Amino acid sequence: MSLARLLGARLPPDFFALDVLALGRALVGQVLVHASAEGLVAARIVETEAYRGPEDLAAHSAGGRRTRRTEAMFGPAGRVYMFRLYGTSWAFNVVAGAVGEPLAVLVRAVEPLVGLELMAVRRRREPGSRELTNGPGKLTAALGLEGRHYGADLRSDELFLAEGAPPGRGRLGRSARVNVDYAGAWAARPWRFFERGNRYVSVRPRE
DNA sequence: GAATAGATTGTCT
DNA sequence: GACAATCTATTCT
Repeated sequence: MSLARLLGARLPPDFFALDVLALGRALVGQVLVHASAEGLVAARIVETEAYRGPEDLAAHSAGGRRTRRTEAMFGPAGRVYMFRLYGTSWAFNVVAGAVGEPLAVLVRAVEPLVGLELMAVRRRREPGSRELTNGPGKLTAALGLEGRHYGADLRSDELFLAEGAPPGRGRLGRSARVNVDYAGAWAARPWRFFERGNRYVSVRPRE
């Protein structure tokens, strides 16, 4: 079976021209593909969070904060925003909105599809373990995503999104975002999207 | 499965 | 110098 057949068609550029909340929802079920020198890996997105600066106080771009770190959030939709978490992990985000709007969708969990052995080596876990990709820092390690992907175009041959299978009827869940308590009332907004019942979803959601 | 403590480093104030 | 959109191991139920 060809790779294209296995993964589905590549998502078209206009897929990213959605409001950041709609994009957060639409990304659940899509497939992220990374072809690196180490090998090819692909995984289905099962959990996301939308961040909507400048008004969203949970976003790094809150208040329009534009620094070396947040610059990619202000770029065109369909680019990558990478940032470092607590020193040791990377987080992967899909930029949304028009140039100048600091919007992004954080990918919090994925379900491994291709390259389980490589992911297992990178994560030092068993190939069948949910620990492979059930968190934002874990999935970037498993997929080989790092700082060098900052600002990357998601239509490249190395890193792109392919059409996957959306959650079945009634299986798309929403909840508050994780670990953004510092954001006051914004922390309570149901801007986290996930596939109900999927074992790779990270922190157990409270719907 | 759930709760907890400790690790760890680039970025910004 | 403080903080952070977390991870890991450990210690319970």
